[in-house]
Amino acid sequence: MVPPRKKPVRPAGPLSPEAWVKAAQSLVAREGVQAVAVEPLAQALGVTKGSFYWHFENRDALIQAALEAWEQDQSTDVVSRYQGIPDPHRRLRVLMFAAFEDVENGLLFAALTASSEDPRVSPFLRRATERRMALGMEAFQALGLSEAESRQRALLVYAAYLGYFQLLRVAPEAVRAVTDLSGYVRHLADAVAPPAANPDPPGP
Amino acid sequence: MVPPRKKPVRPAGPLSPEAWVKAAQSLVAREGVQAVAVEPLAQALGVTKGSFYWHFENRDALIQAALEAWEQDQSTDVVSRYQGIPDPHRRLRVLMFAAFEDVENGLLFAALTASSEDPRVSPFLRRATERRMALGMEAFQALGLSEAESRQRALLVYAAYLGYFQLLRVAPEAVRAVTDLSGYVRHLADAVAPPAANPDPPGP
DNA sequence: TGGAATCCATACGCAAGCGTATGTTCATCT
DNA sequence: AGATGAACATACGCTTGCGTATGGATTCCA
Repeated sequence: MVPPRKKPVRPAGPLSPEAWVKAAQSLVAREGVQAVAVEPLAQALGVTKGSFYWHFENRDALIQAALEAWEQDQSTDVVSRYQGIPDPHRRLRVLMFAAFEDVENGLLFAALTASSEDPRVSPFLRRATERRMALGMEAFQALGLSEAESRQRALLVYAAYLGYFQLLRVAPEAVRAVTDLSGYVRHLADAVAPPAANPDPPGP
Repeated sequence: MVPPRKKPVRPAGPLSPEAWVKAAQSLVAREGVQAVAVEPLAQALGVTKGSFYWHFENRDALIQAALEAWEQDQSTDVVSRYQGIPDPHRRLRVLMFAAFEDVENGLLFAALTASSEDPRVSPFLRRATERRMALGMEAFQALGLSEAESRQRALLVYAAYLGYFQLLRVAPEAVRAVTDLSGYVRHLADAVAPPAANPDPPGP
């Protein structure tokens, strides 16, 4: 009748540093960096602190490793995967839809933003933001827009992106109440990238 | 040669509960709820814990009081201040501009969103979100849009709002690089509330 | 078979923070 | 002056989490 713990048993064999990193990432995504505590983590993995301090220097090293692992994954994320599309108009739309459809990564970003006060995450967040904004700007400039206008629209798109997943975190039902989610993105795309010589503006 | 503390002296007279609440709010806005610690707060106010536990039941009571004080202030914020404007089109724009110009409140909301995991703040955040989304929906429906479309556009506007201030927190320089901020809002407004019988669509 | 290294458990000291208990100061009221 | 209560200070016990030190088990390997 003891309250069943989460995972007091670990499958088999010794623990790799990657296991700690993954567990830490999951914790950051759900409760923020300050929730990454060594002892609870160890218990969740079915070991004790002794194991942790064998693999890592200290708590900071684990957090740092988790963030760096993320930044590596970011290099292969949606943003950099669709740079090759020649038509700038289509590239922009594909990029936006892909970004909004990658819910996991989006929620993860929203979670990181929530821990933005932490001096460990802020540089990572700043770099990622800069990279994404720059890519957005390029896409708009490829459409023939000026630098100032491109920056303005990139900001709009990225804010809508961040805010969307932020809302998905704090009030999921408000987001799910919107039945046509792809319509949401399409509307945004139409707004920032004028359908140009498109003969059918979205009529009622 | 002692390291000069922040505010080891307090002006005069006994301390009111409101002073504690205000200090707590400021802390939440800057570092999140988990940063609201009794003893450091007491030291910042130039007193000790003894004073705190005289005015409050416990730490939770302080946090609760701070959040409730906020919810009261919210009743008189931008959102509810412009409900009276008759023309729905103009009301929507005034609402949006006012919301984006109220930087303090916006940043505060972004800060609260960062602490959204905390079971104490989430209900407040949820209520505020619901209220604002509902008001946005009404504004769009007053324009003649369907419920579904109104909900979709309200989500877009609110996401852009939240994301904007979220970005202002984590990467202020990326936002300030956008010179024409009112143009940013205008663009968003034009996108969601079609200039209708407006003879001049924003041409280059 | 006997090190040596790897991986982990146990036990300790330490600091921060919560909450409680009890003293202390000061103004006020009578 | 004495009593009373408000607003604090001080001191304590308790928990959580960090980091260290050291011991035990297992595996590898010569």
